[in-house]
Parts: sequence; C-alpha cells; structure tokens
Amino acid sequence: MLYLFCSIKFVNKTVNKIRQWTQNINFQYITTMTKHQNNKEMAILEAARNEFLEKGYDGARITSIAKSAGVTHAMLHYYFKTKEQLFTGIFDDFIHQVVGNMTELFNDSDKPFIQQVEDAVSVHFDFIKENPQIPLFVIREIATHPERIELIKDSVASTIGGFFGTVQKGIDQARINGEICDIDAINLLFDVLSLNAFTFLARPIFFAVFGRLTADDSVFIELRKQEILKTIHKRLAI
Amino acid sequence: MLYLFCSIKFVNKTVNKIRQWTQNINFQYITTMTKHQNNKEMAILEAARNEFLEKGYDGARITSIAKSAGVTHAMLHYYFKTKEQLFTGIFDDFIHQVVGNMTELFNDSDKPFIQQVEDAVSVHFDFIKENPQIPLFVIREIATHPERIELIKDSVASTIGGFFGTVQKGIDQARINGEICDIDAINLLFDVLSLNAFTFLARPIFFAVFGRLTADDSVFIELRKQEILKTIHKRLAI
DNA sequence: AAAAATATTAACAATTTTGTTAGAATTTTC
DNA sequence: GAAAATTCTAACAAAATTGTTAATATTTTT
Repeated sequence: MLYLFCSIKFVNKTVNKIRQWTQNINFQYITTMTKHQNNKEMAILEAARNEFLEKGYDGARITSIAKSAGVTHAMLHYYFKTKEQLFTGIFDDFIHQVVGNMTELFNDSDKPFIQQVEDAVSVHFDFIKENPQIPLFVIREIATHPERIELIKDSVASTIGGFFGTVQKGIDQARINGEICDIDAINLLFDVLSLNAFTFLARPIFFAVFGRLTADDSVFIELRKQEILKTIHKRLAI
Repeated sequence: MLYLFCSIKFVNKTVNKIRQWTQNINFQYITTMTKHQNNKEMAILEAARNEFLEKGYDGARITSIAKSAGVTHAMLHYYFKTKEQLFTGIFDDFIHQVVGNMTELFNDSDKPFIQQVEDAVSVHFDFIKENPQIPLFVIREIATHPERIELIKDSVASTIGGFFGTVQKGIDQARINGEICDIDAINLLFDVLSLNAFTFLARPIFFAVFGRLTADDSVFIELRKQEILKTIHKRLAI
C-alpha cells in the first residue's frame, strides 16, 4: 500500500544508524516500513489520508489530522516535518495505486479482445467505486499545484507507456482478426477513464439535483456501469 | 453574465433609498447591476472569479484577490462583506452559466435526432473548451462543501428536469422512427457530459505524462472531440 | 455651496495555522 | 542497570488570514 514513502522519523532512525543523512535522501531505496510497526504514526497516516482525500491540500488542517489521529499536532510534526511532506508521501501513494491498478487491467488471456476490454472496464469501474474520492483528489491536486506531477512524471510515464503499448498490440491483433473496428489505444483508454471516473466525480451533484427521481445511490451506479459497458462495446463493434 | 448577484454596496445603496433593509433580502428581485458602473467592484469580481477558478475556495486568498484587482483588502470587505459572500455570488453565476448552456443545447429542428445530438455534443464540447476550468471548479466546490448545492437545488432541478424531458421526447420519437437504438435521456446526457468534461479535467495530467508524445495540445483536443462524436454516434446507432 | 451619501485608506485586531523547542517520559541498547 | 536513543508533551512563536473601525476624501443630491 505505501509506495515510495516513509516518515521523517523512520528516515532519522535509519540515518542515525547508517550516518548518511542528506536533505534529499532518496526514499525509494530505503527499506519500506513495516505496517503496524508504530501505532501513532499509522494513525496519523490514516487520518491524513482521509483529511487530504476529503478536503484537499488547501482545505486540510494539520490540527484536524492530529485530532482525528488522537495525537497532538507537535507529534505530527515530529513524525512528518511539514504538511507538504506528509502530503507528498500520501499523494505519491495514491498516484502509484491508480497507475498500478490501470496497468494490471489487462491480463493475458485467450478471450476475444472485446471481452478483455469489457472485463477491464468492469474491474476499473469497481476500483473507482471502492475508492470514489481518488479521481477528484488527483485531478484537483495536479490542477492546483501542477509542479507536483514533476516528481513522479518519469516513473509513471514509462509504466503507463508500456501499458498503452500492450493495449495497442491487442487492438492491432483484434483488427487483423476482424473482431473490432478502428480505434487507437489512447482514445479507447481515455473513453473508459472518462466514463468510469466521471460517474463518481459527478455523483454528488447528480444526487443533489436528481436524488428524488432515483430510488437508490447504488442502483444508479449499477445502471451507469451497464451503460458504460454497452457504450464501450458498441464503440468497438464493427 | 451576472445572475442572481449584486454586491453588498449595491444592496446598501438600494436599501438606503427604499428603506426596506432586511438581512435576507432577495437579491433576485433587485434590479441587476449595470456593468462597468463601478470599475473597482468589477475589478474585484473579475479577480475573484479567476482566483476561485484557479485555486478553489480554500486555496483562494482575499489579499491575493485584492492585489490582482488593484485595491486594498479593506476595500474588498467594503463591497463584499465576507469571503463566503463574494464566493457565493460567483459560484451561483457559474452554476447558472453551466445549466444555461446545457438547456440551450437542443433547438427544435427538422434534422434527424442523431444529428441533433451530435450538434449538441459539439456545442457542449466547445463550451467547455472555452471554459476549461469550470467543470473542476463546480465538482470541487460541491464535493468539499456539499451544503452549497442546497442554495440552488430547486431552481436548477426544475430547469434541468424540463430539459431532460425534452431530450427524452426526442429519443422516444426517434425510436418510433427507427432512427436510433434504445437508451434513456439521463444515461445519454451523462455519457456526453462525462466524455466532454473529463477531456479537460484530465488534460493537465495527460500532458504531464504524454506531452512528449503528442505534437500539440490543440491537436489532441480536436482528436478527442472527433472520438467523442464517433463514440456517441455509435452508441445511438442501431 | 451645504448636506448627505458613498468611496477609500491605514491602522488595528482576533483567530487560525503551521511550525519550534526545551525538557520529561519511555523504550532500547549495551 | 546505566547510557543512549526515541517518543511525547506543553508551552511558545511567527506568519498568514480574515475581518473591523475610525477618520478622511470624494461624489452626489438638494
């Protein structure tokens, strides 16, 4: 769960031992932290995750996070030097979770390509359904602080790049087999991402306006999923 | 442009004359403000609009707005009592702009329904292209402050409700004519909104990751538009 | 031109928010 | 069990942020 991320406390500890402190130590190459090794630190991370997801960086409050975690805010500054640093770790974590989920969507199988795509759409939809705040979180933070994406650009680009290549190969082969019509990988994936993510981006507004018309939140979400599967299916069909 | 909105100064002025001050005076029924009537007030509104669009309510700063507008922040509090009040006016304005644009998408014509839809998709896409920050702005503010939608819920719901009815009638008739396949208005409009809005929601991320692959921002945007038109067309085709 | 209304400024103030520090308490290491 | 490292607390502090106020300048009305 926690990629590229460990606390200042952990770095300090490590550094005390190995005596190699630098300000910009590369977190990636330090052994990842054992979970539940430290209750308070984990409580802070959990609280910070929720606070940042819900309110974004600008709306989040260090004191509010500390209160949720059941610690003083001085404690929070002890484990994580600044708000920015606490945020960066959590942000990187989400980015890798999103990218990781995407790149695992296609698993080699003998199924027809159109079926593989539908499976991927379904898995992706369910992932966002389980993590409905992530799309807005990522979009909002990149939009308000564009410089943040620089930190992860290269690592993400290569991962995603390979993934797009895989999908494009699948498309090319399916085209040769006469299974699908013409489309390129980027547009197909952008369509899927748009339809799936926007369902949950717009949900609060939709239910504020149309709540009285629809029986139930989950009923509408399931209807959207079926509609998206149909839309993508028809987009690929010859 | 400015719906349901006038400044405290203007209300004060009006109230001084008509001697009918109440705290919750209904702005809607006060004569709308003449543009350019007051340079400083307009400069504040313009600056606030940009600041809120760019940074959201939580990230926006009264002093920053005042500086952009070339006035002291005391001046800003003179025209608009609080940050919240300044924001509310601008927010309402955006909501009505978005809803207004949507409800004007379908104009009665003799064209085949599928062509009417494609025209609407194109107009809607271009609207967001001209106002690319609005979708994130609205989604973000509703997500972080859900109570705000209550202020406009009823007025918006009825407007949108009527619009959905119009679209549904068009669908029903086109179905009878054998022009399109089965779909309901809400899903169709949600599809269009998803594909169009997400293009611009994801653009900063997309270009951070894939910028090097694509020649130009505007080229990609145009490609997306064509892809969306194709996707909606195939979704409706029998 | 006098009076009234409106616009503007500068200084002040309350609160929030992030961050620090010195020292005490606890745990770990030797 | 002594020394060292660490965890933790309470109080402090600096800066940012929103908002107020009293006095002054300007414009509008009569």
